[in-house]
Amino acid sequence: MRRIKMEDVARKVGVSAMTVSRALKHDGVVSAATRRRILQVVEELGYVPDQIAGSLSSQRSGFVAVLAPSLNNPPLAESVHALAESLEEVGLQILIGYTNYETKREERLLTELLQRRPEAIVVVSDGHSPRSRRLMREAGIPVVQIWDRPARPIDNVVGFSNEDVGSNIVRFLAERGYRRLAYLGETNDEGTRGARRRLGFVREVERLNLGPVRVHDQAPPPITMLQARAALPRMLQRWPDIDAIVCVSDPCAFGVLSEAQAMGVGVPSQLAIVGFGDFEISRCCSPPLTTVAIDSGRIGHETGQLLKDMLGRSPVAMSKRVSRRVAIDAILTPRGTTRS
Amino acid sequence: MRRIKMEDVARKVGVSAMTVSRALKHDGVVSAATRRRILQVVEELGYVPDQIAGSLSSQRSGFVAVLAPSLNNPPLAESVHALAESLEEVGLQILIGYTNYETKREERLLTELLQRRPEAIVVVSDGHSPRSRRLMREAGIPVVQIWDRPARPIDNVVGFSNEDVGSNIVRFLAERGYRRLAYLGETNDEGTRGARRRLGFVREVERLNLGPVRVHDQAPPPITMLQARAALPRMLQRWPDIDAIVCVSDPCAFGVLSEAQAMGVGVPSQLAIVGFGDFEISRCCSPPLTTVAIDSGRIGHETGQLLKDMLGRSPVAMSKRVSRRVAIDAILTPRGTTRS
DNA sequence: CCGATTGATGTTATCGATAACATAGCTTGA
DNA sequence: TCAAGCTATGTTATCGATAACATCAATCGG
Repeated sequence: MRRIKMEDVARKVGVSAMTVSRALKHDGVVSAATRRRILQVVEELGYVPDQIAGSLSSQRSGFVAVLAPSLNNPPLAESVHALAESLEEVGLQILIGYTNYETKREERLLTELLQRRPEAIVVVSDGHSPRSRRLMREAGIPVVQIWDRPARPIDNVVGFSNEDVGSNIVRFLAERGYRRLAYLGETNDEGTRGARRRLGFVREVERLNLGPVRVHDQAPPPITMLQARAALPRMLQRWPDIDAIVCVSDPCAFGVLSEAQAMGVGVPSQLAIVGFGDFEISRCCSPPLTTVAIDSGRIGHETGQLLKDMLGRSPVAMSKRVSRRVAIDAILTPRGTTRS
Repeated sequence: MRRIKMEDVARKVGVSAMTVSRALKHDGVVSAATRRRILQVVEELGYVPDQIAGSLSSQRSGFVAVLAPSLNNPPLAESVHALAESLEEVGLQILIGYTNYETKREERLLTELLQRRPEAIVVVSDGHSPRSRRLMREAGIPVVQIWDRPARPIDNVVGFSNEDVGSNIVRFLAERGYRRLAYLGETNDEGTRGARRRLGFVREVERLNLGPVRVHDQAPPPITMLQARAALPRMLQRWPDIDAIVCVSDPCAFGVLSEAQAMGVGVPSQLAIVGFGDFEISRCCSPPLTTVAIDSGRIGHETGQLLKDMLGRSPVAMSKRVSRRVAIDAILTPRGTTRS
């Protein structure tokens, strides 16, 4: 039993395949009566259009490629979800590649995804190899880096400066009288967003002359709650006098908080803890975590809107196109793990 | 500047396009020397094969469609991630659709995804409309339902019985002397997995004669930690004498735990709490949550393996193919929120 | 009342790769 | 020594839709 194709529908209705094609896209100029008959026959025969053939012919894949380290991170997952919903309105689908924070993998995924002829690339802005950057730049399609605001963007950006986030947290703590700060993050040499927050931390500690830079890299990203728990005793051993720990993420901060409570270290009386991401847990735990809130849904929506604008209009030559930057707020949100 | 195609490469090397095609797939029989020259020219010209054309010709899309409520749920995200990694080995990519727990959306997504001619469908086994079931059955490709073990499966299954999970928790609590149990879950009439755990709960409470059935449906899925916090006082007001709450998920259970601690309700002395999913939080909080551990990575891997088996072999007629069931363990894991 | 315009539909060529078959040169073994 | 088989490559047809152009009838305005 051969698969039904457009021509089968056309024959049964008594029109040409082209008319069926037009009836199935909403833009086609087909008489109401004809369209009705066509849709009915489509239903009867259970016809499913072959978008692969359609894409080849129209030279539009209907895909947007998304590169993310993983979607095990709820805020990231939410951005992608929101992006998918936004793009759905114009019939674009998402093709996800998981980089696992490895630039080598990102390269490989990129070459694979590009074979699908995506109409745009959205990439969570962790480190990119020169080759990846070249691939993206030469792909001839819009690129959007999200969740950071890189100094030398490839094309469009929807995000905030992770480095500034790191610095701002230090200033925030300094203003509240904390003096001996430490950073708990991930081992990584490939330029993740966490690494840039760490950089901001280090720079600001140095700028404010807050003494030695204390950075503890516990494990490769993402740091789990339990890894963070394990880190606290080691950090206290290395630097017994620290009065604040800046964590790479909320789960990490929650791990530190749990361990501190287990060890009888008072939070925030003896130790301040700051997280990042405004994960659900940060509002719900006790005391609630001081953190940095990012509107992850908005990142997805803005990215979707930006792409719809760029892909919708008449084909503007890439060379003439203007890259856009959408600033997303990163709001330092004092809660219970820092004193006022 | 036209995009480079296979024939451009072929011309430059001085062979036919077919030889280039063969050189680019590892299976082709091409002399080592020719292949080397071809790969070099491919690199020089920056040729990127067009998989859309390839798929149309070979009638193999290289896609597996995945339908999930959302990936904001880390265990689900992990299953999908593991599935993607498993399928990557054979060059299959994943096409995700987010149903948001709405069967109507699932239907729509299904019709859209089927136009991409996926080679298989993986679906998180929440409720499916009759139309969805028909679409899947008639698609002529393997279907895998995951994260549950439905009574009337569509085709293959990789999962565990959510209903049994609900029942087992009740028995577990009853054995430990708990008598007045309540269930905290989601408002839903479309047959989610959570609803089936609730069903198992209800059946077992009735079977064991544990008195009135206490079910509190707080909000549409997924229940957030804060919604769960808000639920506890209401539940205690409705049923002041309950001694255990079975929660639809770990985040939900964590919310209840937090609120109980805030209200001064002793856990597990006055109130037992059971979660589901073995989320990271359940190990890290204090006391750690009694929960049901699911090996979500394994679900992804097993699904990948199953699909590789089915898609790899010579084309077996769908009618002759045997549906498979892979059982995944759901391990009730006693921790600190229930007494022994 | 007729040329111009509009609306609905048909025809043909094409998108870029690959399946299937064809071929030419080379080896091999009885 | 030659038929049979093998290796490496070429040729042709095809996958299923859609863009672009063509056509034909109905409508309309002066």
